[in-house]
Amino acid sequence: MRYRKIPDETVRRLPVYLRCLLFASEQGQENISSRNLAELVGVNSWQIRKDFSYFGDFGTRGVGYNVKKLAAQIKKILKIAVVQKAALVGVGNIGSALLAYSGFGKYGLDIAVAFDISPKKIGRKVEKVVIEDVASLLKIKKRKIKLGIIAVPEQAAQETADKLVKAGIKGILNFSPRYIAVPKKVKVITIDIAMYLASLPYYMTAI
Amino acid sequence: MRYRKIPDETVRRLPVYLRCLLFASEQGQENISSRNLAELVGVNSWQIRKDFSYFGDFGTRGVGYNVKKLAAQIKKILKIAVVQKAALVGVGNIGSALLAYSGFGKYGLDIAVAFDISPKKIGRKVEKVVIEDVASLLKIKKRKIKLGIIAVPEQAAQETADKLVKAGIKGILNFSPRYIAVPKKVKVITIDIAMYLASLPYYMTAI
DNA sequence: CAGTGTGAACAGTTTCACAGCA
DNA sequence: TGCTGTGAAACTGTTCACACTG
Repeated sequence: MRYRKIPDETVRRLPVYLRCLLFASEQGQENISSRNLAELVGVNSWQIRKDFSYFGDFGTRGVGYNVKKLAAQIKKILKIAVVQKAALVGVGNIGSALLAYSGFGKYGLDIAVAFDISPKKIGRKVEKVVIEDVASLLKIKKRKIKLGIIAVPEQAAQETADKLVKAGIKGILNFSPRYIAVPKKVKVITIDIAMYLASLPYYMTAI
Repeated sequence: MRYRKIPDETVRRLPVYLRCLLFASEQGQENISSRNLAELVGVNSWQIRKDFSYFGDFGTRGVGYNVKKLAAQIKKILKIAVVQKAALVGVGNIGSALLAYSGFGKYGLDIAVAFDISPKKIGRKVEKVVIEDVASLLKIKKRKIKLGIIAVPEQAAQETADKLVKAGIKGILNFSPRYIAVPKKVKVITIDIAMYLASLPYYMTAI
């Protein structure tokens, strides 16, 4: 197949594969078959082989995939082989939880700066990061930070997005329950937590 | 078209539509056109008309949709017209943030009970909910709670899922970065926060 | 011979264009 | 005239079966 456009769905699954590969690696596994990985991930083995086929020949027939090589390859594709720094805006409940969350490291992600508007919070240290005044957000331009996380109240979401774009951010993870408009070259992923919970009842069997 | 199977993607979008309709309603809007709603949501107008067409005739040609009626209809379809109670397991950083999060109410969702394993936390009151011992999880069966939220460390995720299933839960929102295996009749949605952030760099333009 | 890589068939989703109704 | 509702076309993603290889 070698070199077609990579489906979005495949890209979405790559971090999941990566997570499971790192897990397998921790367990001391050196090689892993598509079927083996499939169990860990919760998809079919052919889905996995198809997904990997978009990038070239990763595996060895009869053996499987080399866990470490594959993990490194996926990191490279996702552009997280070198640590990506992120700026957090809004250190409320969700923001604080994100700062305390230890799961970013293994994906090569690091929340390097945090901003808030409340004078009460500015200057405080939360998990190795000192909260700064949101008025000084533009300084991230100098630090070449390309990832932004929005965890402010929804009324302030669009305004915060505008500021982040002005500061040179290229990707935004939005935790506010609002659609935010940005220039085409900026990628936004919105996680509306309540929304996910809201779609569950539909799928729940009656009995 | 009237009565085919509703696409999963449409179901996924319904809570987003609902959110925007409630917003429009707050603003005092009585009717809304598909184009109008499309702007609020961030999709195309024909997508919206198509989605609604799966359920019957909601709109009035030349006028648009009645905001309140449509919102009520969507709630009914999603089975959140009557308040759905949820049980939270794990009151750490993420769990606490969820308890404090005010966004559930408008979707007819309510975190009615919370459990933790730490004796330090048991008995404490967080946002109107008293944290209970996870050993007594089974009591939710009597209270007919059908929704579970997993916010425990990943090593305990599967075990927690098993307990929730045993307690009669029908839908699980999983915040741990692990695939969890459950009987087919139970629906699981996994939100691995770091994962979403990890897929952003791939889409970020180089310049 | 176990396990990858992939064309082809299939399934699901989005886009389009326009008929039809208030 | 303005906006909905929808079949048909285009597109995207998944499943399958199997040729091929270490």
